Amino acid sequence: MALKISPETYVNQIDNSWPDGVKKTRQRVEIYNILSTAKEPLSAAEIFARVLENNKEAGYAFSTVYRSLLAFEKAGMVTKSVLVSEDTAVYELNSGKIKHYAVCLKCHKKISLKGCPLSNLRPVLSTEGLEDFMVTGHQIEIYGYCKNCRMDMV
Amino acid sequence: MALKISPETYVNQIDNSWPDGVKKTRQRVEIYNILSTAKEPLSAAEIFARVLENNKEAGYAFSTVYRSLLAFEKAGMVTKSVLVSEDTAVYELNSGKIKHYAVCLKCHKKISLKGCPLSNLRPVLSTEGLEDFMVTGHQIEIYGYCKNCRMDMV
DNA sequence: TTTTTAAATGCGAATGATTTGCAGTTAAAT
DNA sequence: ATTTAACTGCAAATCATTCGCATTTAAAAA
Repeated sequence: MALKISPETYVNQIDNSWPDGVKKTRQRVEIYNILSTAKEPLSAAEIFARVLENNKEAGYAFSTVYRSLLAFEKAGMVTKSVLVSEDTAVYELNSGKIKHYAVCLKCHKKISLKGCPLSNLRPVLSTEGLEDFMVTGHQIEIYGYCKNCRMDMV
Repeated sequence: MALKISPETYVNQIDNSWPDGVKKTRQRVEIYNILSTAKEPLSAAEIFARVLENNKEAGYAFSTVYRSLLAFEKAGMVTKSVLVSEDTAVYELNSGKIKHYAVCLKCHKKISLKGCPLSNLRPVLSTEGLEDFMVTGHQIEIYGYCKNCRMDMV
């Protein structure tokens, strides 16, 4: 059962990881909290849906979600990625850890891979033409069908 | 200097790799040829631009490019992928070989990786929760800045 | 070769995700 | 408390991609 935490408490909890230069607004704090409790990377639409649940009457703009995510991303607080098997971008808190997923093509469930199969990038980059390429990131995605969906397929 | 080859010759050249069940039209042959001479995977827009160069007056629909690519993809003739660093899908002939790229975030140049760093997928899939996951494919993308763009950055 | 027919095309309109312009708030610096 | 740059809501604009439908065409059948 989930604890009830006041907005003020939330704000305090995230004080440490909130980057300078990003204005801390009610909307952004809420988006941050949604991301921090998410078990999967979320799309802007999924985030907005959760926002609306908490703001049944208050006005709230979809564009604010996008703009906040962009601000978070620029500040290095959030990672955006586009999975092959989906047509929307997903966002997750940049924990510096998990980054890669196995994605079910049917139910779209995302299972995070423990660790990174490319942790030793050097050998990969020995490819000719890549000698002077400055690597800033990489993504690995494995797709197929999860246990449940395999069963559904009969 | 490029050789001049008649359309008829083109058609003959690709007779072997053209899959059954895919009607061979002037438009599709042209798209196929564009893909087969491309050095990078191309977006639908890039393909369409090249089509227009060859068809300065003849009518040609953007949607035909999409529909042809979809038909090719279904027939296993073409591979579609969405790169993290781009917002459009790119297509390439399914040679059964190269599939992974290093992408420059600035000029969008794509450098194909020789071989696949995940050729031994098994160890990766030992992740808990993935035991019963049926893998049908994967994608690896490395991004950063290519030699030229690094220089431009001063 | 002519006929037949399912599949492909052109065209424009529809969709869905994401972005943007602008006028009205608001966080946070003074 | 005042000021101001940054943020928000809202609606309209974009951009990639898909779809409906009437017309055309490749290729199967006669």
